[in-house]
Amino acid sequence: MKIATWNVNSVRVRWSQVGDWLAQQRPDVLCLQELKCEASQFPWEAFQKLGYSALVAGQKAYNGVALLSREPGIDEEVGLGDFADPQQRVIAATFQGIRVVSVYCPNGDSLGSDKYQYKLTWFDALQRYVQRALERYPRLVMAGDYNIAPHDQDIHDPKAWAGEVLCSPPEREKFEALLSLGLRDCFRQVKPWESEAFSWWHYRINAFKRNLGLRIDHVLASEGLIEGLQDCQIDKVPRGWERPSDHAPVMATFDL
DNA sequence: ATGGTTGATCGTCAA
Repeated sequence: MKIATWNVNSVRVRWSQVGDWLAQQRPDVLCLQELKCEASQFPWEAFQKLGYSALVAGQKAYNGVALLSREPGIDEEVGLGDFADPQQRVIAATFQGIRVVSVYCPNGDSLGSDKYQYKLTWFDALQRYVQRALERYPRLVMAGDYNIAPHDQDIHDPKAWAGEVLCSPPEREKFEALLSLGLRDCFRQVKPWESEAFSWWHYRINAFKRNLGLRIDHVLASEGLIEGLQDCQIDKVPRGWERPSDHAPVMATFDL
């Protein structure tokens, strides 16, 4: 089973690229983030033509998450349950007995900002959500844009980035807390020592060509699934396409 | 040099 994630930065701009990538890679489930549109504007037909069903949590202009899948999902749930959030950042459903969650975690803007505080509070709600979800769904994959580079290894220039948003100690503690619930970072599980492996590059300063990036998009899997993990790859190719998303897709392959 | 890019929406906000 292949489960992938991609922050597409507007699904209305990127639907054709997503379609091309789906046709090439044929993941069983693709978690999308930053749709930047309402469900009524979602390009359902483009994915339907490729044999993919969609579950969509959209909103006007910002955020928005979805699950594309070869087989329809069941038991769809939108949001974090006990945390009322007007921003659409979480959608979950079950595929072939695997609970899959697509997450778009807050960016945080800068340390000390209101958005940074919201990010930390939001991660506390995500922590409670995952704790509950694992009780009900021990076979769980949560994939998306976490907006956190977990270790210095995940940053092109750790000294320049030290203490900045996306890698500040409080953010990293929130990420580690999620792992402490029994989730593993699939990429690090497969490639513990690989450096210079990034999933996001700024549009400015020729960041992609110079590989000035961060690894902030992650596929996390519950412990029961890890023994079946075969591979996890960041596909940099779509980031080099014309008018790309600033994020690359990440895909984990499980032998289940 | 407080610059630089992209997207939603149409004056800024968000990333």
